[in-house]
Amino acid sequence: MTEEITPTQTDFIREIIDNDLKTGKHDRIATRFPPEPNGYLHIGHAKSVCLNFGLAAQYRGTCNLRMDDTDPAGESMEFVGSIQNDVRWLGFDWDDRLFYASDYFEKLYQFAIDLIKAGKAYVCSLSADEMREYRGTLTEPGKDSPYRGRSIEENLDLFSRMRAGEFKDGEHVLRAKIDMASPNITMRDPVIYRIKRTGHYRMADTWVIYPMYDFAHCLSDSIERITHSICTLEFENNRPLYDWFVNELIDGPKPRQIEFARLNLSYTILSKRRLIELVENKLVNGWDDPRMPTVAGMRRRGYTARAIREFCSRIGVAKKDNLVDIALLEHCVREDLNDSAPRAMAVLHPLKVVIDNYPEDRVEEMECANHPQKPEMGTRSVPFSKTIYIEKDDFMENPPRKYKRLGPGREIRLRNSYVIRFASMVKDEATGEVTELHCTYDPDTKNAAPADGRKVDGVIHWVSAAHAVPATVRLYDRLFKVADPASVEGEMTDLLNPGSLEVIVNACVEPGLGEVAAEEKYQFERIGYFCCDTKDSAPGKPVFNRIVTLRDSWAKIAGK
RNA sequence: UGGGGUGUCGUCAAGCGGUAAGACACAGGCCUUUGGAGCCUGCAUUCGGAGGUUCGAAUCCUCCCGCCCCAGCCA
Repeated sequence: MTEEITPTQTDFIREIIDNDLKTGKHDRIATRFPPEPNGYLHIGHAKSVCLNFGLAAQYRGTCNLRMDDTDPAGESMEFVGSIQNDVRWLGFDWDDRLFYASDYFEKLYQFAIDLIKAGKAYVCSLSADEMREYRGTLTEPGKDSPYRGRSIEENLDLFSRMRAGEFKDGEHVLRAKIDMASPNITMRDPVIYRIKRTGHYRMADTWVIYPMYDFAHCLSDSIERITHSICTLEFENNRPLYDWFVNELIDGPKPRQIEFARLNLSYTILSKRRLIELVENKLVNGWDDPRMPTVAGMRRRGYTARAIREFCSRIGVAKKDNLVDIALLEHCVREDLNDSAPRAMAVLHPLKVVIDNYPEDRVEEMECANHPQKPEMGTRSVPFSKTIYIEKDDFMENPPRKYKRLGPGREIRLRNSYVIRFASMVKDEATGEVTELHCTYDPDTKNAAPADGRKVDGVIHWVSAAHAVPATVRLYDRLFKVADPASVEGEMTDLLNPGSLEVIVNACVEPGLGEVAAEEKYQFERIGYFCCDTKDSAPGKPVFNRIVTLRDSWAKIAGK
């Protein structure tokens, strides 16, 4: 497992860690993955999960799972559960180190008091609007709050009364006393506590004041004795503040913040705000809708954890803004599935084929390898009879030169079965559409090459008409944006285009697929990879989701 | 016009003064019971630009340019 999840290449973070180990700054490595439980994890989070847990595994250190739940709005136990579930599914284990920032509220409160006593924090009674004005702009310095000079005693009194609930939301805040003229706006007396009467999903109404991210995060890291606190690039401006709190309040070894570039995926929405919007407006069927870029959605869609880990390993870790081609993710999924998915036959758009010289009532059981290169995956038996269905696309009346399938005068192999030769076709008189084919089979070609050495024109899949099981196949694709993700700022409807829509196909599959287990994945020969979606499946009529569809409609729509 | 980052193939990404890895994508070929697969081949005389240092620069210096982040009592 360790080798599997640990990239072999060295990135800048590993260099920092190697150096910290070499110089003796640390003798162990401790990281953490700190999501806020206000939504489901998506592929962007997966990058962070793989990085943090992967680093810990590589250095035989630890990685904590910490809920960064310092803002009660939007947080819930459902999300805590889904996050644990998804991290575990991705293949990582935090042992007994599941923590909550909310469990540190009392400690954090004491740290705030320490800061006040040191004269480094004060209660500010400016309104939000006033505070914004006092903060200055990007190019102009801010000015001191009129409350900046309050005595330590008064601050202590006010802060304890804030906690006691004596004030309304927004009436006061606690601020760090740093430098209102700092060119780094983050350092201009940042708010560290605010009054918020939204009940907390775990702490109920125990607290009415909540610490801000900048205050809580670095101190939570310190409490957990994290050595390397890895976060995304947008927190670079916050690092001086991270260090400021740690230096003011923590003795001994100090955690170090390291930033890396978050993942951007082509045609994919990875903004939590947007995803929440999609779910709340019911534009999708929940966080685990297979069209969603969430871990849960991808899982239901049939992606494997291994493929996602491989993807995260291949994209690398750097500080440059990036836009990774979704084709790489899909490649990783296909690569894993090609290796692991059992093969099965299905026909999405059936074309009836009658084998004229095959006995009327005969049924043969064809032994089919479940995997062409893995005999250990066993075989299955698939019934073959006089009337079969093949995929419409596998026949062309006037095929081009390179078409490797059936056509007039052609001979192809039915996969796992006989070689058949075209005899005649039946057309709908009105539309001219071919509705039925007649062929003849060569009895000597069952799992054997033609004796005379002639080459066939291709290999196609099939199902016996009398034995096939009806199935629902959903061809819908992942949610995606037509435009470059970085530039999409339009209405939500812009995010949903025809490629995102669900297309239901009433297909037929080989009988063995009538009852398939949860989340099983198959390669339907010549059609692609499908995952049985047990959430909507009924026994006897499975529902399959298409797994990788780079070449489907959306790609055309997107102009690829 | 403040501060913090970052610029190497279409997209990620190695490279850390000795003469541009790899992957995806793409193109061509082979194969025809892994076929939305496999195999083979091709794909940066050049590293945002211009100067400079050096026997030698993507790597060091100078200036310039582009892009991203920061003015939530969000994280």
